[in-house]
Amino acid sequence: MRMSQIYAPTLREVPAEAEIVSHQLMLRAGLIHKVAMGIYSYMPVGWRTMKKIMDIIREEMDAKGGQEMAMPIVQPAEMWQESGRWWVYGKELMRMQDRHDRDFLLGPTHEEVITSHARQDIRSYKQLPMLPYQIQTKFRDERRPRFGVIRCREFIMKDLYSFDKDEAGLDISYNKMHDAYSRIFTRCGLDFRPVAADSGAIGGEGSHEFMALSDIGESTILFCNSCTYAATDEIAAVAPVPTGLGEELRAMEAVATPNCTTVEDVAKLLGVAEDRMVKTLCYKAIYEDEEKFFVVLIRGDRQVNEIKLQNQMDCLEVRFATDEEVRAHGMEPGYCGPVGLAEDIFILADAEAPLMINHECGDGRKDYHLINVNYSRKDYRISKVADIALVDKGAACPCCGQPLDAARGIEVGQIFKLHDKYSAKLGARYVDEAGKEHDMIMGCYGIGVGRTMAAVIEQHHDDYGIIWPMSIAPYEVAVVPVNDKDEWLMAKAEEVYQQLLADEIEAVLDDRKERPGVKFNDADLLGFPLRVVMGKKCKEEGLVEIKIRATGEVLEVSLDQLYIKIAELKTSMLAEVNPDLIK
RNA sequence: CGGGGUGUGGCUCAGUUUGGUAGAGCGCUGCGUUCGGGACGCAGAGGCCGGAGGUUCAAAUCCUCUCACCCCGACCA
Repeated sequence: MRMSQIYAPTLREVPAEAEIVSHQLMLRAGLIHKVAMGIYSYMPVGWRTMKKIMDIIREEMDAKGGQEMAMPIVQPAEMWQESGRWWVYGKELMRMQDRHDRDFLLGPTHEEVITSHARQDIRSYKQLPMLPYQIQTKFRDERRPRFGVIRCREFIMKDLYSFDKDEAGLDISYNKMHDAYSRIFTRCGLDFRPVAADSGAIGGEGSHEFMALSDIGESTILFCNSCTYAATDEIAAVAPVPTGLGEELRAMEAVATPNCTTVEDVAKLLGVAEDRMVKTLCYKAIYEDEEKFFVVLIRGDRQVNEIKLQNQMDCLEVRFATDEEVRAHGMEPGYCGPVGLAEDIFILADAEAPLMINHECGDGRKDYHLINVNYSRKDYRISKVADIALVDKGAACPCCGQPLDAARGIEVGQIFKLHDKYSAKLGARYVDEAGKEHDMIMGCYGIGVGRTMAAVIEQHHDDYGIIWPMSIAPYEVAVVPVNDKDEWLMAKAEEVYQQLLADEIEAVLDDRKERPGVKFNDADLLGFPLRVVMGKKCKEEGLVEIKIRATGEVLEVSLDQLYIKIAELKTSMLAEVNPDLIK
């Protein structure tokens, strides 16, 4: 490709809408254009990188027995009604009607479609396992799209679905995908970590997220440097550290705490440490057709993890109860406590709370709190004990007890064990060796392709622009003749360019009538891994420069050696991200 | 969905308080001088100021309504 013709509208200034580096650079380098909120076009240069990422994904999926197919973006409502998600997916599901007023939707994911195919086409255990996948556009009507292509409404996702006979088969498929994902993100040059994750709206038990480490990431992950434990903050387990152990149980008493409605206020007034307090929070658990009031007990200095709450209550969503709802259950907002609560109120306690000795808590009455409260003495009742706390950096690792470390991550992929969640609802069954019918056991596995590209930029850039890994660079080499008035030099550059193409090197020739600085800056912005600079020395001594974008290193080579050197560099730079050579 | 903010040439923004014939820089076109890290000069093109109503002799500017986009939060891949 010639730079004079390339469709890459580079910008000198940063568009006002872009907040994070990858978004800014993608816009400045002309890789994407925004069409509407959260909806983007991939421009030719950006699309080259997208295609390279998709090709890597295809190779690794195919290597594990995956079979590529293509499912429709527009899907009929009926199959979503069968799975039940038509009613629970919420506003993110883009619904629409055709001319006959029939309900359709834009696919945010494809479990329903693939499962409905499987129930027709897969009858026998002999056909299993089956691993169909596609790379295709998804639509999720996000509340707040942001960060450019990282959190957008229309996006390209690779989604593979595994169908197995049984749990053992699912484990094998799941592990295959875990391995494939590690290889894919390695080949893309990402610094990433697989972490245990919540399975969210898609459902099922058992899930890992693949996190590209980055400070702008929207997820927090916790990991142990002493063992292999790693999880998102949504599910990371908290080892209980009760306080007051060994103390004698003291008599419970009420103390006046006027106008103290927060843990902080009460701690200050009574001179009690926050970790000696139990806070009582009132929630509503929201189910498909009802709401349930419940109470949460947790150590005063801890935060509640609402994802864990949802999982414990097995509900769609939780929300704070309103002041009226709290009063309706006999408590004063700001002074809630578990002692003497009505029998019909569900009390969910964090694992730590019932172990604490002589703790403080709300009295239930306005302007009073209780001190020296003890569950071990049956001062109050608990319906269920579970880990519902939010983990912080430094908390004890649930595996080995060492302090956990925290980092931010961009979720570039997630793998789920779905078990029979969809096959049971949609009736996808097969017949086993004994002629007996079973539900197929499923898994689903997604990669955000655009998000992967943005994450790579987020990890590989400098003040001048993008630094593409060789494996996914839109072009591998830029040939830059320094003086466009020198006909000999321009002809020589053309010759070099043609030879590189003949050697199957993806090259661009900067044949523009621009000053060298402009060419250098654009090459840096677009992030070509290698740059061949041809100047005075080329004409006089037959020498050209190869500059390595990532390191800034400059090699001076003769024209004869150029092609060999470029081939060598390409090979070694690909080796840097080759999973077979790294370990 | 709550809170805040912004809409003026392709991009970044000034002008709005205090109404009076639409500006700058970058980019774009042409000519010339330059030519190893975003050059300079000269000459140009390009905007009914997001949209609709209203007030006024007069509206980018004031009022009302609307739309779009951005940020923070609640939520989700």
